[in-house]
Amino acid sequence: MARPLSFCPDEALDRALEVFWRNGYEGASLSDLTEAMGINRPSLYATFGNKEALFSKALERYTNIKSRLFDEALSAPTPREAMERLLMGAAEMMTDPSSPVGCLAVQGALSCSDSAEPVRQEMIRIRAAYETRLREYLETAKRKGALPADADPDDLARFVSAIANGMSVEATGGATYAQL
Amino acid sequence: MARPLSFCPDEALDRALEVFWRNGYEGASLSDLTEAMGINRPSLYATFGNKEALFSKALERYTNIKSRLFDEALSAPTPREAMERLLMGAAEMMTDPSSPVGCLAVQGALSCSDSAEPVRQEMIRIRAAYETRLREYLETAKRKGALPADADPDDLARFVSAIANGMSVEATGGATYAQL
DNA sequence: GCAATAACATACTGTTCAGTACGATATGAA
DNA sequence: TTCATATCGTACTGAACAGTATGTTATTGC
Repeated sequence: MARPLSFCPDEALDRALEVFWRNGYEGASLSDLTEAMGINRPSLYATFGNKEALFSKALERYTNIKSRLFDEALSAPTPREAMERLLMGAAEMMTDPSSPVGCLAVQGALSCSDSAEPVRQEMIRIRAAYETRLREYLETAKRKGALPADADPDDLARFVSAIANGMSVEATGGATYAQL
Repeated sequence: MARPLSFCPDEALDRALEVFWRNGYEGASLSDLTEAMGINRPSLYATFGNKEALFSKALERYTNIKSRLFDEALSAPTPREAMERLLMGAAEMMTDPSSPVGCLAVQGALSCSDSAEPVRQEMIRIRAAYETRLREYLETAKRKGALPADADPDDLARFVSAIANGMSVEATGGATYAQL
């Protein structure tokens, strides 16, 4: 064999995630990324491909964490409690001092130059997936009778989703956990 | 006298506003701007200063429009109706096909590179100003007895504000007026 | 028509961007 | 110890960025 990697790819990915989270996809330059990751450009390209691939991998890591939040929240006894847990958990996550404020799925690339359009579309897809998961949960709850007959799971999911996204925007303005 | 301006500054500013609205501050390049405005760089610099000053002027134009929405909504007979009008008006504005989706105060610079930090702070300030206006309206309403005694104007303002901001994020995902 | 003046277009500045070529360096196997 | 191999650091590439110097063109007053 030959010279081994002088850094831990997963750890470096976490650092990259943090930079993308704070500055967004376009706002994070390769210099910012390599500095935070503690590696240099050729290492980054050899290990992760390119900037967009690095973002994808960081995003995947992020969504895995978020999925656990969903699992926990949606296991609550009632839909009411599930939504409360979800929003409380989101508030906690968004104001956690050990990570950037807000939600990567919102901060990543809400608006951007034309060249970053694929990334923006990916973020839209991610947000839609969360909303779908929420809707499916509420549809199941309705079938089980845990939700009033006149409740619209589609509208409810969009409402909760909008609140969560709004919280992300509020968080960038310095809102605290209690305020959220 | 001498050669007159070959373009209408206000009209050019509207075009610039549209580009900033759609692509954000950093996502809008000078080439994008001058092309949309129908003028060239020296004219832009002579008339508006620089990119940041142009953005400020466009933002001012935008907030003037939005202020009218507030005036209309907050003149409703009850706080309940005022909030409804405000959110409905926002939904209409955000999905208006004649302008970019969402809200400039959210899309402009939610996350960005360090060099655009002043612009990001300005957006935070704008959003906070709207929230303050909402809070003051609700405080007055509470004093007049139009709101329950246990209602917290501060929390309510933040809640409505978060919903509006969340709607802006949803709008970028292609949500329709009815859905919002 | 002529001169003065101000907006016009072209083409440039230095800087930063994402991405890469290439030689130096460190490791494991023989 | 030496060779093969893969990572590392430096320094580069062309393109795009915001901003500007400079000369040309159009308009007004005389």
